[in-house]
Parts: sequence; C-alpha cells; structure tokens
Amino acid sequence: MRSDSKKVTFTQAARRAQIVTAAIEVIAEIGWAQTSIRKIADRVGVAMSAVLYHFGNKDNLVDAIIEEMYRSALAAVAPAIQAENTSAGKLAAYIRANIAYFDSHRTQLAALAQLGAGYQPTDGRRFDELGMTEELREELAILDPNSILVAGQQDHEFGDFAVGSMSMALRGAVNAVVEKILREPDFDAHAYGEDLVDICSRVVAVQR
Amino acid sequence: MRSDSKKVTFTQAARRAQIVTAAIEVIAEIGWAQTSIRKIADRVGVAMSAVLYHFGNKDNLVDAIIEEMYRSALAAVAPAIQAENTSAGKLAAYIRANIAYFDSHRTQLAALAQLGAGYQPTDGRRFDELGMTEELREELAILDPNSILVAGQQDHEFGDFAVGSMSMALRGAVNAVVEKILREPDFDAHAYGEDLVDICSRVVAVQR
Amino acid sequence: MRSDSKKVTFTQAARRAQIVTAAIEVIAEIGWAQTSIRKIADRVGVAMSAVLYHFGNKDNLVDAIIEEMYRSALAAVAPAIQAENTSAGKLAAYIRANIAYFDSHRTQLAALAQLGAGYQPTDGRRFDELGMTEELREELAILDPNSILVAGQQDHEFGDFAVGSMSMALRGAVNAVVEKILREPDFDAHAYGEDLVDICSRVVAVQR
Amino acid sequence: MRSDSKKVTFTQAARRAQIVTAAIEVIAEIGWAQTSIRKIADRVGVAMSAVLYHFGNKDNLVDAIIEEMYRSALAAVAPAIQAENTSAGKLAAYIRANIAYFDSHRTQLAALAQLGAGYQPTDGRRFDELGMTEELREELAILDPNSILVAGQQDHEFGDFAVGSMSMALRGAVNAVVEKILREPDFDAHAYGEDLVDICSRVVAVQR
DNA sequence: GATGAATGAGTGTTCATTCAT
DNA sequence: CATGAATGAACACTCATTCAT
Repeated sequence: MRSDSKKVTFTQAARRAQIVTAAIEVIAEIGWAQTSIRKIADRVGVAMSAVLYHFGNKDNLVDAIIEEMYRSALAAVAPAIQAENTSAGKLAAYIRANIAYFDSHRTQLAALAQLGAGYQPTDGRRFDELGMTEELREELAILDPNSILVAGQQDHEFGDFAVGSMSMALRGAVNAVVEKILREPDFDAHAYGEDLVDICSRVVAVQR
Repeated sequence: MRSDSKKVTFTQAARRAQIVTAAIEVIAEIGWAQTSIRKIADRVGVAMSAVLYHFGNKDNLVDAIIEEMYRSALAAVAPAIQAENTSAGKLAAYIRANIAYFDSHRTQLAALAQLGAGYQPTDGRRFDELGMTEELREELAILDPNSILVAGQQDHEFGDFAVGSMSMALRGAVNAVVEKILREPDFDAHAYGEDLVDICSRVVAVQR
Repeated sequence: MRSDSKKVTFTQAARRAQIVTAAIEVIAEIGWAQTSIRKIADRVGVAMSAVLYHFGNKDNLVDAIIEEMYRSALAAVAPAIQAENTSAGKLAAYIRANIAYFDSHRTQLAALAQLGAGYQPTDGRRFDELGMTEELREELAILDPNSILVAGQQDHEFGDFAVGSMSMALRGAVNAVVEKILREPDFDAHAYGEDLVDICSRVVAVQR
Repeated sequence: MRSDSKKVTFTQAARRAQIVTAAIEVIAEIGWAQTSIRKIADRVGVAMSAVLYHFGNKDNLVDAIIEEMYRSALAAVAPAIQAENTSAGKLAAYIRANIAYFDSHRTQLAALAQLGAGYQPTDGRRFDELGMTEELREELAILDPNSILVAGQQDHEFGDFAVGSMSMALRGAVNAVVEKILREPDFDAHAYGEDLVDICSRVVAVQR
C-alpha cells in the first residue's frame, strides 16, 4: 500500500513539474494574457483536463509556478551572498549573483514579469503571498539588500546614507536588468553589474 | 459652418477623452487582463458599441490611452528639467519631477504598468511604438537622464563614472517608486526622492 | 416650388444612381454576405446614413439594384431578338445576345448571382418579385426562350421536341456561362455561344 | 481498451454527423447568410460551444459539410454510370442519376447552392478545394460528362460536335433542375430528365 | 491517473437602424 | 440634403471549469 502511494506521488510530482515547466515557457513566450490551460497542456502533450486534474484550478497552477521560481532564484543567489564575509563583499555578491541569475534564466524571468503584472488571484491574496510558505518567506529575507546595508552601517564598514531608500533604489537598479534584457537580448548584463558594484561602492563609502 | 464643424470636433474630442479617462481608471483598478471594452463603456455610461464607434477597435483605444499618458507625463516633467541651468540641477529636477508625477498620478501609472506588461498589439508593432508620433518621440528624449549625465561630464561639472549604466540604474531606481506606491499607498515618495538626489550626487561628484 | 422640387429630384436621382452603381461594384467584388451599407457609402464617398436617407433601408436598396440590372439586361438583349424575323434567327440572337451581355457585364453579373443566392428580403416577397413592376415583367417576357421555341414549332420552322424542357435546358446552358466566366476570366464565351447555337440548331431541326 | 477507443471515436463521429446534418438543414431553410453556429447548435439541441468544440471554427464545419455532400452525391451517381457499357448509356445514366439525386436530396442541394454562392473561406482556398481530399477529387472526375462525351466520340459511337461546349451546356442544363425544383417543388424533374436524354441524343447522334 | 465531451460566461467586432441637427 | 452619434442585437470564438467514465 505504502509503496503504491509513494510511486503514485512520484509520478504525480514529475507530471506536476513537467506542467509547471511548460507553463513557464508558454507564459514567457506568448505572455500571461494569451496563456490558457489548453496551450500549456498542448505543450506537455496531455489533455487540458489533465492539467486541471493535477492542480484543481488555474490559481493553484500559478501558485506552483511562482513557488518554483522563488526556489530557483533562492538556490542561485543565496549561497553566493553567504559565501562572503564582509558587507561590501555581500553587497557586491548580491548585485552580481542577481544579475547573473537574471541573465541566465530569461525564460523564468519573462514569465515572472508577466505574472507579476498581469495575474490577479481570484481569492483576495496579494501577489507576494502567492506560492509562499512561511519557511520560504524566511529564506527569501536573505535576498533583501536592506539587511546587508544595515549590517554594513552598524559595524562602520559603510558610511552614512539613507539605508531604506538606498535598498529600494538598488533593487530598482538591479531589476532594471530584467526589462532591458527582455527588450535587448544582446545587452551586456555582466558589464552593467560591474558598473553597478562600482556605483554602489561610492554611495556606501565612508565619507572623509 | 466653421463653428459648426468645430463644435462637432469638440464634442467628439470630449467623448474620446471621456472614454480614455474611464479606460485608464478601469485598467488601473482591475488590471489590463480583466479589462474589457464593455466594462469601460459601462463606466462611461454608454453602450459598448459607442466605444467602438469612436475608436474602431481595441488597439486604437490603447493607442489613444498611451498617447494621452505620454503627453501628460511630458507636460509634467519636461518644464521642471528645462527650468534648471546646471547639470546637477537638471539631474535633481529629473528625479524630483518624475517621482512627484508618479506620486500624483497613481491611476495613470498603474494603468501604464498594466499595459506595458500585458498588452500586445494585434499588428506587429512593439509597445514603444504605440501612441507615438515622431514629434512626440523627440520631445520624450528630454526625459532621458542619459543626456543630462553626458552633458554634466562634458563640461566637467560631473566626475568620472559609467554614464550608460548609471543612467539605466537611475531609471530603475526612479521606476521602483511605481511598484512601491502601488503596493504601499502611504509610502513617502517625496522623502525617497530627496534621498535619491543625495545618493546620485555622491555618484556623479568629482572625485578628489 | 416646382423648379425646386425638380432640381431636388434630379440630384436625388443622380445620387441614387451613384449609390446603386457603387453597391453593384461592392457586391461583385466582395460578395453579398460581406457587403454592408457602410462599405457602399465609403465607395461613394458619403456617410453611411446618406445611403439610408435615399433608400430608407437595405431592402429598398436591393430593390433598386435589381431593377437597374433588369433594365440594363433588357436594353441589351431585347433589341437583338426583335431585329430578327425567323424563329431560328431569334433563337440564335437570344443565345448570342445573352452571352455577349454576360461577357461584357461581369460586374453586374457577379452582383446579380450574389444577390440571387444570398439575399432574402425581410418581407415575404420571393426573389423574382424584387425590383419588379408590372410593366417590367411584361417586357421581360420577351427574354424567355420559350416563346421563341413555341412560335418556331407553330409555323413549322422547327421540328418536334419537348419545348418546355428545351427552353429550360437552354436557359441553364446559357446561364452556365456566368459561373464559368466568374471562375475563369479568360474563358472564350463567344466561341461557346457559337457552339451553343450549333447544338441548338440540331435539336430544333425538322427531323427527316 | 480497443473497443473503448472505438466507442469514443464512434460517439464523436456520431455527434459530428448529427451537427453536419443539422447544419445542412438550417442552411437549406434560411440560407447561408442567415445561418449562424448558434442556430445550428439550437437545432441539434446543444450549446453553441459544443459545435465549436467538435469543429474548431466555422470554416472547418463548412469543410465537413461539403465533404459530406460530395460523398453523398458520389455514392448516388457514380454506380449508375459505371453500370452502363455504351457511351450513350453512360450519358443517359449521367443525366438520369443526377436529376434523380437532385430530386431526392433537395435539402442538401439547397444547402450546397447556398454555400457555393455565399461562402468565402477565411483562408485563401477557393470553393472547389473545400472538403476535398486527393482521393475524393479523383473519384469526382467520374461525374464529369466531358469524359463520357470524349470516349463516345473516340469509338465513333457519337458523331461530330463541340465536346467541351456540349459538356458545359449539359452541366448547365442538368443544374438548372436545382433552381427549378427549389422554386417549384412540384416540378416533374423525372420528365425533364427524359426530355434531356432525348435532346442530348440528337446532339451527339452521328449525322448522316 | 487521465480523458473527451460539454457548457456558460465573456470577448471583440460588425451591422442596420434611429435620431437630433 | 446629409451627417455624426449612438445603440442593441447578433456574430464567431476563447476560456476555465465540471463531470462521467
């Protein structure tokens, strides 16, 4: 009995993953507004109702998609930050790892951008709450540049500047890569990242 | 006769403006994906076919919406920049005027964000080309921070830094206000703007 | 007053004729199913409501179109038949004049074919009754080959054959040109007409 | 398993056939221009979307309708011709079988006439190409009187006459039955057919 | 575990017609 | 004499969802 259900769960998980992957590709290619369950199912090669069998409804599917995206981004970026000891190192790692991830995961990026702007859950939840477990939320905190900047100021590695605003501006500057890459596929994201590291170092530097 | 035709044109323009305004509100409130011509018409209080009578099809309506938005933004931001003499003044004016505009035109902003991500024209045009006349395109160039930064470096008012990347980062940092405001209506955009002016001044300052 | 109304009537008639002509062209080009009052008005260069001003509604417009077509065909074919003295001469003239008319009035032909198959009047009238005055109906009787064949048999110019069926078959054979021409614009209708004259002469010939 | 899938296919085929039949009836009754998917669905007793589920779009439905008509006509007429040995026999069989078919399949006939004149496929295809497989096209060649007339002349069973024009005239004369029957339901098509056999025999007869 | 059939709500668009001017 | 504005009905088509199998 147990082995049976395990086996079932395994194939089930595989199918779910397969569908989520296909969904991300479809969304990235044709945009969320044009994405339908049928098109996703077509890409997987199963019947439309099979998708609904696995996810119940469209909202649940989006939940799964977003969770998958967070996990993927987290796995790529968090280790790079944690590997650094100094705040300056962590800041540079944050910028570089994020931009490198964006550069190498354009499909997921495009899909996430589409969902972020175009998707509104049927139930009242806000977009940030989708695909979100308490555990995941904690882990994602690592990705917030705010904590890095605060730490850097507290141990006087960084000088005086408006932490909250700088954090927000930095996130904006980093995220600008997304639109840019999607519009200009040949954009040199790496060079931009290095420039951004330099620009930020001037801002956080201790003023003499 | 002339006054007659003017009157007619005026009436027509008024209705068109009324519909565009209503459309922007609807898009901002429920998102582009959920927006339909019928819902826009309902808000105006006319039949759905009246909207199509004035704009022919949905694409033309979006064209009109976007043109209206560009004009509105241009009228709000350009004069503030042009009123300044120094590059530093223009840079600060760019930041402040943009953020102030974002802060005071949230509905238009939300709608534009929705369209930018979710709308794909039926014909081949890219999003940048929508609602765009040659004349408008020229005027919009004024709003690009790149020209300000380049000028500042040329007359040695600014120091040495990666102009292209800084320009892009700045646009990203400014645009970050949009998402923030939409998510946190009480966000103090003005304070963020002042902080951003300060942060930027450090980056562009001549290094001793 | 009278001169006024006459003037009005004249321009009115001109406009009506102009609209009818345009309508025939449009129907021939895009088919009755795709024809709308707006498209007809566009071709004339007037507002859609101007067409309705002149004809009241779509049915009346079709009436006018069909009447115009009958008159045109009648004017082209009837004299040719009446110019002949013998039944054989009339029969040949019937065939030749009809086919020549079809060959040289393809637009009207295409339009008539479209209307004949696709148009159903809102009121109960049958298609034959459209655009039909009593006077016109009488004149049209001349175009029926049946009367020619009957006369030819009565004065023993023709031999023995089934008059009604031959008449119907002949009309069918003549009308076949319409479809053929519309499908193959280079079809040699004249040669077909001559062949048809020959074929018919065999059928009506007095058997020895 | 196999029986299962067969059953499914069978059900599907049955529904498709049911819809096609209903569509033919509707078209025959109210004309193609007035025919809508909804009206067809209403006749079947299903939702409009059910029709679209089975055929995808209106064009595909028309394709299926026309194919069905060709098959039906072919099955009725071809065997009768092939059963004859002489060219004269085949010619008479062609006329009689066609007219008998027209007489007994008025609904299909009316529908075909409607489609032939009023329907224009969305894609570029011409009307002849609709519902047409290569296999079907070959089989339909049997129905062309041209081949019968040519064969009759080659083995001197028939005399000298313009084969192409006679073939076209014959088709026209046969098809004339369609309009006649639709306008006069009590028309004696059989008698007309016999007359037509007689008329044709005179034309093709060897002249002494 | 997965599927095909079916549906109802909703979409953008076309159209003939009405009406005040 | 002619127009622009507006409308309601109809249209083909898409979609997420339900359900029996």
